[in-house]
Amino acid sequence: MPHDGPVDAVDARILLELAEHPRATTLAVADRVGISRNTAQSRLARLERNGALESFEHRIAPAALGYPLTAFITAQVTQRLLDEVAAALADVPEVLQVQGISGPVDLMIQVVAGDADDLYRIAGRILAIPGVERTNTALVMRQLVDYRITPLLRRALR
Amino acid sequence: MPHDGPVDAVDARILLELAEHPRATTLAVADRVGISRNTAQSRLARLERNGALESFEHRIAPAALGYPLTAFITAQVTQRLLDEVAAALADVPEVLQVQGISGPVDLMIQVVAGDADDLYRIAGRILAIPGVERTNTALVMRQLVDYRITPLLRRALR
DNA sequence: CCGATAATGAGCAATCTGCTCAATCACGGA
DNA sequence: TCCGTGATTGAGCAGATTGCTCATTATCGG
Repeated sequence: MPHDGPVDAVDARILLELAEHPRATTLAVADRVGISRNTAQSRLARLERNGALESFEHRIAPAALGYPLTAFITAQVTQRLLDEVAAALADVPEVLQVQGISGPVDLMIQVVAGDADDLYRIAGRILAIPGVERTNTALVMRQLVDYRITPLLRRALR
Repeated sequence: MPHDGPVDAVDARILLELAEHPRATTLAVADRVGISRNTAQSRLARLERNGALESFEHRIAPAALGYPLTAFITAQVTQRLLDEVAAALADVPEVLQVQGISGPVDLMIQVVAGDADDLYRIAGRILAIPGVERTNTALVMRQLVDYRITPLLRRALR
């Protein structure tokens, strides 16, 4: 059972409104939620201060940049060299995100590539990083559920 | 070698500007890139039409909602039931994203949870979905490289 | 019952947006 | 070389939004 976060029901409604209508102005959100503009403004400011809302970010589709392929590369690394490996991974432009995970595999690396050869090259480059012992590449074939946060927000309203 | 996407160098500079300064106005972007406001406006409109730029979205931190834990759950499913499984996963609020991947495991499921017990419960719920044969949960311990797109944009400038 | 905090309504200057229009520029085909 | 299409530019304008301040009112806990 998730403990209450620092957001209350009103905050959740604000966030839900923003999640569903990203271009909505502060005024529109205030109207929709049923609070005054000033309240909406101060709450939004607080949410940003808290880090709950990362102002707005512009999500850019890698496919539009010429990288239609996405893959998860898991890697086993020499634990002692974890930070060095992370730094080396950060130098690979096609690496979008790296997470340290529990279990037999140490790293979850999200990469994009222009085509299969490109992906093979990138996987090779990662494997060549000192400290990387083994890698395993899983190509993303299909988005079955697109990234979303609204179900969590809806639940916070109850 | 990635083939050229539908974005040219100017588009890339616009996107880079937006990625680095998400709150920048159209005017500010135009100035920074060195193009007129009209050009910036029409290019931005085109990028949105193309789907390269998803207008703006508000990224909300699950941790602020009371879900500090993130995990990757991989699952093997009965291939024939893939769509049904996906639909069932979409009904789980804590499931943020589901991708069909190549390899011995069929699904990559990103979930968030309030605590370890919560995660255990969610994993159980997923395993109980008809068609899900096996699951494996990997807890995200640390963000080593935060999601980013700027390196790809910088490369597109050359 | 009182006090601190939050919410509200009002107002204001500055800015941004969406849109239109006409002129100029760049580039490839005839 | 000339022409035409599409992109770019500068200008302008009405309307909306933003960030901010102020005073007043509500709300909730001690």
